[in-house]
Amino acid sequence: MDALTIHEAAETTGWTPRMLRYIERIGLIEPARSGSGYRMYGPGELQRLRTLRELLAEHDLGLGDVAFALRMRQDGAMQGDVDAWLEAEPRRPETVTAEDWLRWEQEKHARILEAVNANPKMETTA
Amino acid sequence: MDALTIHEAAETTGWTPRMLRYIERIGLIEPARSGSGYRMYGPGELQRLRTLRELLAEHDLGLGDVAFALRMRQDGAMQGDVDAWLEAEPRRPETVTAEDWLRWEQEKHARILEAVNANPKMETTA
DNA sequence: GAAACCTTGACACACCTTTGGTAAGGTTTG
DNA sequence: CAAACCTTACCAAAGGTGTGTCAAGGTTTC
Repeated sequence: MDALTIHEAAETTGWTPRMLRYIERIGLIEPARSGSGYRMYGPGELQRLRTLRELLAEHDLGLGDVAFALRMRQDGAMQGDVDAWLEAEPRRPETVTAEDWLRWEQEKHARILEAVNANPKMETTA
Repeated sequence: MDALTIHEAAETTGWTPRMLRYIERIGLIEPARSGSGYRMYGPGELQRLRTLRELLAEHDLGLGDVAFALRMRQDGAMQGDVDAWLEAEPRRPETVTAEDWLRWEQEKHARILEAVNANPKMETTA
């Protein structure tokens, strides 16, 4: 079988066992558990741990930042409220209709897609 | 004219002058300045300051969280990288095509619109 | 059954964030 | 021109984050 224990996973990903437990606690990567409670890191988790390090380094983020982004994604109401508040900021055409706004939001995805394609890290846990 | 000084703005929004300067420093609300450098808070800023307090209280957020969300919105590359990393998490149909992903992302906007409509706070700085 | 793992929980420490206060100096206004 | 504002720049304290280490105890394996 191809699942590593916490020390082995730490070894191959550059984290410490301590940090792997911390990363789990804040909800970012939750490995499966063996019958007796041992954490089992599969290839998917290992890959995610490595890309997580790249992500943090590349944009100077903290684990808490990524955890917050995750929380936003999981709480649609919060996501909506935060987006609505931020939306009101930039100088944009005066009266913004809901349609304008939705179109503007959707255009964002072209930008995201572009960023993702320029960045062939997206492995989607084979 | 209808622009308040920092103490007056603090008074009517429930923040302290100290916090208004802090909120400005982290990039959330940057009032205009008078010729001699005094901060001038207009009706738009006052409204945003009030809704900001609601936003934080409602979802138990910190100012840093909102500042991070703003940073994501302004840095498309970072937004894309973070989204791509988070995207790989949930158990979703195996091989995800770019089209699947884009469709799934766009459906998110239905949820956001819903949240916004259920929440008539969106004044978009008249 | 002993060695070498794993678990959770606690204490600890360095750093950053958030918030207040205060000081030295410019501006506005009665 | 003095009172009452404003500005920036510090010092400080309370709390949160990221990380290490240790202890008490369960599991695996030889």
